[in-house]
Amino acid sequence: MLINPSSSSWEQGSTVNISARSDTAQGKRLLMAAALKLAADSRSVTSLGLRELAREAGLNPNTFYRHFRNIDELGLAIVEDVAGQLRQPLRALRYQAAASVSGASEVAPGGTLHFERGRRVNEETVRLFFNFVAEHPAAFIIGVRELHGASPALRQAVREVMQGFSEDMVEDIRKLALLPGVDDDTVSELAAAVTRQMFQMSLDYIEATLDQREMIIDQAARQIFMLFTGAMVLKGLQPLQAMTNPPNPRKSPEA
Amino acid sequence: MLINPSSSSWEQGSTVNISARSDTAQGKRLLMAAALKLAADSRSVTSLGLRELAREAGLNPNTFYRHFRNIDELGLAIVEDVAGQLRQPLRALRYQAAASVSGASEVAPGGTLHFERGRRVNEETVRLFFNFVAEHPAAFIIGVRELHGASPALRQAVREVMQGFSEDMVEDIRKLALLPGVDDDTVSELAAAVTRQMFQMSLDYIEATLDQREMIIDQAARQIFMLFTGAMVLKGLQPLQAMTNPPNPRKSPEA
DNA sequence: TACCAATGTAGACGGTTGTATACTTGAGGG
DNA sequence: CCCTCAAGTATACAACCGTCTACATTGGTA
Repeated sequence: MLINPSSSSWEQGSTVNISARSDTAQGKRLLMAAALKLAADSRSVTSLGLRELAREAGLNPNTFYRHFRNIDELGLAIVEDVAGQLRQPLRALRYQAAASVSGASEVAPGGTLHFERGRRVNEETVRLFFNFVAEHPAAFIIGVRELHGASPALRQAVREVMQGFSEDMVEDIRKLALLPGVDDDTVSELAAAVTRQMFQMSLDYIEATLDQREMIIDQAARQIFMLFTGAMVLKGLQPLQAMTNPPNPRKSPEA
Repeated sequence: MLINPSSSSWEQGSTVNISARSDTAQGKRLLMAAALKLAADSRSVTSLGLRELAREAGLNPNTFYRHFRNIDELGLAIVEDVAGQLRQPLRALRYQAAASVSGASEVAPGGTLHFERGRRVNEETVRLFFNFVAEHPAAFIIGVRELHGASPALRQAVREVMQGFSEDMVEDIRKLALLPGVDDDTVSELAAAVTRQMFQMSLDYIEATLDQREMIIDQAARQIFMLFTGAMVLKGLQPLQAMTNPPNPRKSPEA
């Protein structure tokens, strides 16, 4: 009904459309696309009206029943469809980041190579991720929204999708050797936490202005890097005794 | 309408009621309580029907207009009220945790005192926090839900509340010396991240079974501790060179 | 005592919703 | 060629919704 004041720019541009596979009836696709649009910039999927959907899709209200039983079923179809479209591109981001960094890291072949490489791969991945978010706002908006939404079925579905993303991340972290010496369980735990955090921050990113966005990228990269650093430190316990006495008069060689 | 399979135990027990302040009209309180109940175990606040609210509260539908203009206004009142009830108890948790740990830490006055104390304060705080969550499920359910919900006004309100909690946390971290040597900006950033993460996990905790809950506590405490450890390590840069060459043949004195 | 503002109730309105039943269309296969 | 089935349409109905206007009850207060 009324236009809210925060309608800066992101509400119109839903670049993610429903997959135009030829074996899916067009009415079904139209309804899913309508739901994606309405849910992204107004309410939650569960609260969408059946007739409202049909109106937006330009169809007769009863056409809905030809393809779905509930609105939940519509929501599940959307989540499944969108997740299928996002999964591989999200993996590709990490390899792209790793490639771009390892290409540039030849300038510093010193002792702190692994450390600095990890930091830069991390930051570049975060930057690419948020770029990706900005190109597919609707997908992330409804994903995060339904993750905590009212429908248990949708919650579960989104949770499973995010777990899939997290497992991809675990595999990539191992293949790219971003967390050397950290056991698999801990890596899984970290990936799940990072996935959650990134999805949550993606909403902030979408709503943010251009300069705020740069801050969000920095902040996210820093947090993830702190988390990874902590994990590595707590595995190899060497530096422990160096940090347990913080007011240490003997300064490190940096000073 | 239909009972979802995940209706294990949490849906009935909304221990958080609306503050029974004598200067608030009872109709207003009844409506807020009804909204809290309905929103916690079925839909989002924004999608609540005006008549539905009145029915649940046992009032005439028009009574709503005596106290609120929109449903959003109702939601804002609830968020404000609940936040006011939670703020001080949440702070008290940390001091309670610190007291219980420092009382027990006299047995180990060795060199790794700060480190171990921080770990135990952290874990105890997390445990008390989740206990608190389990006692006030409705508050956290609607908090997290509306944080990503469809209403911009409610999103903003919840965001501000969480920022308040985060600022409390910063102050307590400083007073309890849980992150020695870390600058204020970084502490703020960490507190915001931890607050987000804890709120998000609170929903998992509420829905979890008893043994799953223990796992969630461990996991949350571990993640926060990794984050804090990483922050401290990246400040005092001493242990850096010890971890940048992970496949180091020269073992540290622990082996 | 008379007024007044706050609170709650009663009834009615036009519009929207979900859903059931019945009809039309078009493409494919025997 | 006809039969069938999937996809989409038309109409209708009962229930519910938000909101308007008008009225009743209270407690304080001038």
